[in-house]
Amino acid sequence: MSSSVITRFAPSPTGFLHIGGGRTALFNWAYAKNRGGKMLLRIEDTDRERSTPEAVDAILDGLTWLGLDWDGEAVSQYARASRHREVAEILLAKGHAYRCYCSPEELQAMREKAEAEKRPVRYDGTWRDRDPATAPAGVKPVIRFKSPQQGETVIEDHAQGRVVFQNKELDDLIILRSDGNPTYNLSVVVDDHDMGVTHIIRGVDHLTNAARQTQIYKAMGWHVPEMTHVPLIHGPDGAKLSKRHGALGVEAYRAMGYLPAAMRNYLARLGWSHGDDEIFSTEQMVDWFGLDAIGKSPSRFDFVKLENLNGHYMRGTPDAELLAAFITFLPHVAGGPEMLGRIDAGMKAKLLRAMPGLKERAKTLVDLMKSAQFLFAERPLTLDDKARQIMADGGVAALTALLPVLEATEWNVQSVEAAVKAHAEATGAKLGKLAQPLRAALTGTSTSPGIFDVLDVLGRAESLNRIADALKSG
RNA sequence: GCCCCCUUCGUCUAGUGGCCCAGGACGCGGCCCUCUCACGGCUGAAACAGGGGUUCGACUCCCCUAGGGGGCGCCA
Repeated sequence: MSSSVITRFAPSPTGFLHIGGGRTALFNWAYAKNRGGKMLLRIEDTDRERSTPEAVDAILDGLTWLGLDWDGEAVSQYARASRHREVAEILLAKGHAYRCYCSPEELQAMREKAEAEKRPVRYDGTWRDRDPATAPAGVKPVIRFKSPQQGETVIEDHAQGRVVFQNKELDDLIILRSDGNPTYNLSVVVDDHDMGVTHIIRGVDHLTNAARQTQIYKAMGWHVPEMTHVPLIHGPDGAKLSKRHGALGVEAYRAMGYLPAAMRNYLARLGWSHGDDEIFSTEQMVDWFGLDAIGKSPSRFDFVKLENLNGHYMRGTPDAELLAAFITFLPHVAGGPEMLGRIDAGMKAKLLRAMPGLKERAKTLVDLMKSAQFLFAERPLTLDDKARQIMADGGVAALTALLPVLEATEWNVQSVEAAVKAHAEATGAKLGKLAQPLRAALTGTSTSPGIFDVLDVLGRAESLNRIADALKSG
């Protein structure tokens, strides 16, 4: 079992789970499942200033909504700080690290000077070889990693291929802050090692870190995990996704009415592919998923395609299941709680009955909410502009003639349909001349599921009354 | 500025030297179905960033240019 795969998703709790993070989690999850391994969850909360418990909750909630689970408890990186310090001390003892007494101001000046002189911005190694005895009094030092100055560090990356960094390009990074707290690159290495992580899958923005981390692994004599750096997801316009530009938390996608299964399918196709397959179940994804089919170029997020995919999933979801999803969705959308409050057993039955016609026309749960509106409407209905136009353009006359026919008809889909069609034939009118006015009167709009289904779901009394209402006000 | 990476239809992508005058999907146009809107079916337009090589033969390999992205914190 020691050879089994262990991946991890390691978000920092400084905000919601954004779409790129969601995909990274999905890839880690899918790979672990594919290999019969485990996916661990580690919260990278060593930045005490910016980490919040609310963000941790939001991330967990986002993952759960996406349908991604993890093995064991979520690990707090901050809780492991003493172990990180211990490793920093070991590195120090082994001569792979040293104390640096430069102040933040000096470092800032160093950076600015380098920038002004158009030189690479790096730590100059001032304290690398200086005698600690010359240390200024009263200054709390940081510990820096003594990075190799010659040779190269190679990453054999499953997505990026072989990436070579010249060691001279990598400066001596701080691994322990002057307040004794570890920094990211140290913590990650220690945790991934201690947690037995075999495969690291994360965004390419970590590629340079991968080189630095590799050096730390080697200095400790530890085995370096397999690496996969996934290209980033950009906004629809190709610009980088950022908090003020299009980056949404996964809960925003929930509020937009997307189904988790559709989300997973869509995200899987961003940067990963399996031949020409576009629509596949999560089981198939797990079955097919592999690191070497991950591409190298960034992709754009395309809402139109997501919407189309979501429509597929909506139509493919059994009515009762979709109704359940709809009900759990309502609390998350504007106007949803109000609608939810009006869903009793009777309304549930109506929704279920109307679902085949409703879901056929909806791309999102928000669409479903809108198109189901007519079931909730109370008499007398307010007609929208198009509906009113239909009534004005002969609708009133058509319904006036049709009403007695309906009143005399047995109420079920078949007989109502037969009656309306017979009436159309008898009067020489096209079915549309009757269906549209009916739709206007019954739903207050010009679009809806098949009109005979509407008649059926609404029931005889309600249907007849709505028609009478429309005739009165028309 | 320095380092690393990327570049196939508008978008997501297939393609690993000949199967490709480049395939699929979304979107877009047309037609059909039709009580509206959708769905569905058929059909059409639409791409190998540019330039050099290598090779009998390049979307596929190499180099250069251009464009794009990522990184360069006592953030993660």
